[in-house]
Amino acid sequence: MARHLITSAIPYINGIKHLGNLVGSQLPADLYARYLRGRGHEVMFICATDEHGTPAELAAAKAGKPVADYCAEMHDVQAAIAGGFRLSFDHFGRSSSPQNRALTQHFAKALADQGLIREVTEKQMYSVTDGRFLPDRYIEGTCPNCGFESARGDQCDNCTKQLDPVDLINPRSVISGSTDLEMRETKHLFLRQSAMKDKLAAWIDSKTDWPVLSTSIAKKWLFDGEGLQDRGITRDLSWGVPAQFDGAPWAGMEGKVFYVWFDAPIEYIAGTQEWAEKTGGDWARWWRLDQGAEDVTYTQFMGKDNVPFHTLSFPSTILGSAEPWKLVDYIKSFNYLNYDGGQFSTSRGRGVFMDQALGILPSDYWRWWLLSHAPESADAEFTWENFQASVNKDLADVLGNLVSRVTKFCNSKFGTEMPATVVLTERETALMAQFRDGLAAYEKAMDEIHVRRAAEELRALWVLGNEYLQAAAPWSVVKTDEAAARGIIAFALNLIRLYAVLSRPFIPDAAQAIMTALNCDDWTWPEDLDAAIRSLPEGHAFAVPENLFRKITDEEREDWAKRFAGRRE
RNA sequence: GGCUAGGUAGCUCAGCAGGUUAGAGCACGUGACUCAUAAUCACGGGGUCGGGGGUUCGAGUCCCCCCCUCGCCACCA
Repeated sequence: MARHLITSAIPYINGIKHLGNLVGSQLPADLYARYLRGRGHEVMFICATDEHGTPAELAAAKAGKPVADYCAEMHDVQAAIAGGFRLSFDHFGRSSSPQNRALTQHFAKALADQGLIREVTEKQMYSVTDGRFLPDRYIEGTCPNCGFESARGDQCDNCTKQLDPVDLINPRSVISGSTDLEMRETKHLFLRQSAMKDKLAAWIDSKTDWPVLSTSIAKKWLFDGEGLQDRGITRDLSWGVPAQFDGAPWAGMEGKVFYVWFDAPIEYIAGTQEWAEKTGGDWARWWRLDQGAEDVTYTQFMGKDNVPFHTLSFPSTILGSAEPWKLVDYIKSFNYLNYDGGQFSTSRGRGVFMDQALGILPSDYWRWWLLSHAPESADAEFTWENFQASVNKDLADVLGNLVSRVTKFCNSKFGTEMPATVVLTERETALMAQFRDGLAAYEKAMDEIHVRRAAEELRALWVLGNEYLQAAAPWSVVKTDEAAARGIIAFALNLIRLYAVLSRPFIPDAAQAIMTALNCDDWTWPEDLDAAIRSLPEGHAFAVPENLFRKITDEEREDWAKRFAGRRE
């Protein structure tokens, strides 16, 4: 039994995330956590909401609520939806927690002690009307290059030219529309990532088994142009972790907070502390190499937009602190999921959002499609046709129908109890050999976190059940040799129990439904397949379950395609 | 513009230390079966592996050029 620490990139607080966000981190992280638990490992799975920053303040203002209240509410909303998708976090924390405040300030102090913090005075656009400094992309104006009137301060969406806010003609605040803007000087703290460059490069180079997506992005940031740049870790905002050091003021940093990218990943640790406080558990044995974490394997999941922070910035924080913190062992990153020929768009309400998804179909349907199409090697695309085909074929026809035909056949011929003791004849022995190979392939894919391949291998195991039943043909055998037919069904019922155990990481509710119907609660992973296939003894009572999955009709598909094409309701 | 990743059957994707007739699922066709959610199982048709050049006994797989998509480019997170 090994110990696995798993974290999912923490979703931002301002609103409900879409399916692309879900499949990019939380869902595959959950798959892996469930799999490792299933195999008997000790798992700590942490996620949280990322609550600081300008967008949170603006969203709260728009909602007419104090930002702390807004975040608390949205956290509960996101937690409820995560529960709806059966995301099995050990703790779903908040980056605004007292634990994270203390720990973020602690890291800042540790980094300062190591000489890795420097002050930088920079100029930034200030909106007098809004009373706040504006990030570049919160400034709009006419593009000096192409004349596009809604060019953003960092880049023109029309001609894609990179801009500086001062280049814009007639600049205005995106927030208020105000043109009362001026350049002001402001002092910020920078993390000297550049000083960590060689150490980070050597570390990344040692990670030869990481997805290319993880390493290529990291290397680009490390070596592109002048190489890894120092990065500001403070902002002129009121909502955030005060830019102090272990609670002591830092001269000149009054009224400033740490920048979200700095405090958000620290929440992985602080979230574990929150968990410890809640449960009385020991967080340090997961995170402190001097307090029991040396045998922990730490895996992070994230979308590609988060890779630089997790491969460079957060490791700079960890390594730079010179304290014995656990560093990540494996970074699993994902590309984007597109929606029907374009992008998912939060602002335009394009695509399916997590709450809407649960409103039209149970979580297993989404989990299965998203995981079996996870954007691992390239961007993937969600289409309703594809979704309908996968759900109907894989879930309803292959797995659901298998469970249905076996339990119903047994009920009609032998009643609702196990009709025999499992005996392996030639046919079953051959099937078991195939199953063993398939199971090994499934486990290998899961161990390597090859999500799509794992789904493929799992499905192949389901198909074996249909192949077996079709060849054994108990509906024919029963007419001449009832004992043999009973044996076939007993074997098939036990096979179905195995499917529940093996499928649980992907489709936990359906797995539970199978187990409930089989009147069984033995989720032991089939390390010993010969014993596992005999788990349900002769005479064991079971129930015929409702159909596990229903099919998606063409009418529904068309209706949904129309409904989610634009404008979120 | 620079950089990343990709462009393989109608669709979604595997394959890539270069090596027998390029694979899977879906869709399509034929057959089998009739226990089951008009489900299942078997067999089959279908690809000049984006284009062009090169290296090699041999290239989807390596090199060069071009075309096309997606994304990133550090003050969004």
